[in-house]
Amino acid sequence: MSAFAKFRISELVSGTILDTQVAVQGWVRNKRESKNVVFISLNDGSTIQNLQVVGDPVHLGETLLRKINSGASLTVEGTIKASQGKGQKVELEASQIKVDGEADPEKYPLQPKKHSLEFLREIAHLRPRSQTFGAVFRLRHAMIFATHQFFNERGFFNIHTPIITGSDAEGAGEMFRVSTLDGLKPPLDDEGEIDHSKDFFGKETNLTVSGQLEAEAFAQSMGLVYTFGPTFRAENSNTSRHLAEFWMIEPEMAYYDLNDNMGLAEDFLKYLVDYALKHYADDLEFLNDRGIREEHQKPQHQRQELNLIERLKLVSDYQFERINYTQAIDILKNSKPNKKGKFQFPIDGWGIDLQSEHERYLVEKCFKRPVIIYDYPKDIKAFYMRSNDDGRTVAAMDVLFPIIGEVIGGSQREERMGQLLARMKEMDIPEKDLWWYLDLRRFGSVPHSGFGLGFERLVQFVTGMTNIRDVIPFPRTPGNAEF
RNA sequence: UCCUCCUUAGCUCAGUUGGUUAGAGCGUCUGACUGUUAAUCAGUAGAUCCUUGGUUCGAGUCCAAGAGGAGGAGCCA
Repeated sequence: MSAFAKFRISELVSGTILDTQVAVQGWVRNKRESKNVVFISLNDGSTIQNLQVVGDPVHLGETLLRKINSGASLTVEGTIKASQGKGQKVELEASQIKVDGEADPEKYPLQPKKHSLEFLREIAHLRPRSQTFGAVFRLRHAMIFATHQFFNERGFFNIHTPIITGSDAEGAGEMFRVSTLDGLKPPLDDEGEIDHSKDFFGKETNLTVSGQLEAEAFAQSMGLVYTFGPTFRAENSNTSRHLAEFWMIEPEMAYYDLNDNMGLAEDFLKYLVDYALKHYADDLEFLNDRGIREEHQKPQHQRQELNLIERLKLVSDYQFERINYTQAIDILKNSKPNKKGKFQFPIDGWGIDLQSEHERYLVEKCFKRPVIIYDYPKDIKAFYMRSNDDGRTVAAMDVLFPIIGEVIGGSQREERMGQLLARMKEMDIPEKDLWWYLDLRRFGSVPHSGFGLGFERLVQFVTGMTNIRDVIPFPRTPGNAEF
């Protein structure tokens, strides 16, 4: 079976290769059989498109045909020809088919019909064989690749920050403890507390909730750096936007102020969306149609105004609206829903944190494009954000997208030792754990900025998937670590 | 963690006021037919009605607790 050159289906469907003998390997999506001819839809994951394999039932034989069921894996040899039927440019006229792995049709759970996303989530090991998840995970790859390409083009260096961390001062939520101590009989100290000095690292350790602080060390040596790694939050969050294990991209830039930071965030997001539109048009088209069909199931008032591709073009074609927190509060205070009491959390004054409903109003109703809000009240933001001269705000910024809300959160970092120490004291952050972080202000401190992008939320936006569990291969959520 | 809703065949769902033998479409299987496109036509098989307990002469249906799932909120990315 190795006489012919192997091709992936993505190389064949365009129709540039014709009347050539090839070998193709993949999984059967569907088989349509009759007395004189058999059609097999074959997919190898390289593209959303299936290759139509055409066979002569007499030549192939009944024993072989019985084994060619949905889900079976095949090696097919034959000749690529212009298709006689409609719906595809080329088809593979099979001279020989080998069944590499059978799939019992009584038991194989994927059928050539629409399945619910909830059902597919229960068979996460098989769902990438479906059209929707094939498209989602090709686009996920595209966003990973485009991220590295974007930063590389701009002279950034990728830094692997630690996954096991000894500092719990990041203040970004509950952490997962990492320990090799005996869970039933841990060594105790004189006070009867767990003696962490006996643990593997000689201290209490956790899975990282952010690589930012470590990335800052590299920004203040290599200038422009970014991390792209797993992140863990032990929050009991049960929503379509949260995972216990997710991936985060965190660029950190020396000599960038908040404006430079916002500019980079906008350029980055536009680059990613453009990359998807340019290189993954057929997957996006499929997901776009899928989204339109889903929308039709909903009552009129719940439907999206724009379809997926229109939403992507909104990001790529328009400048993001930039307003500061104070302006945002003014707009919200005077907005129709606020005056009519439609907000669940009415806006009555300066200083409160914006709720999901407020962010969505600004993005989807007021400006109808991505919005960056900056200069937030210091009391609702982290200790490391740079204090503004007004004494009440910090140089923070959030990028808000339609539907998914906050996709990026960032800030200019506090580079002045005095101000940083004062903020840490105000917020009860212990200095001793962050001695090295303070050293960065002690020795050659420079103004710098950075942001964090929740990768799965970006993939949600680009694919139009409404549940974050459907854009990561094997989701980890409270009570669920199957696979 | 809070609020609301859901759980019936492999999948998607219907099931009246509590009443005899729980239905459909798709899929599977069998057969027919056809260069088919989630093929078409005919037929077959397929059910722990989420679990436990309760009310009742009688529970898929009513009540309670639990499990799982979805949507929204909070936390956040």
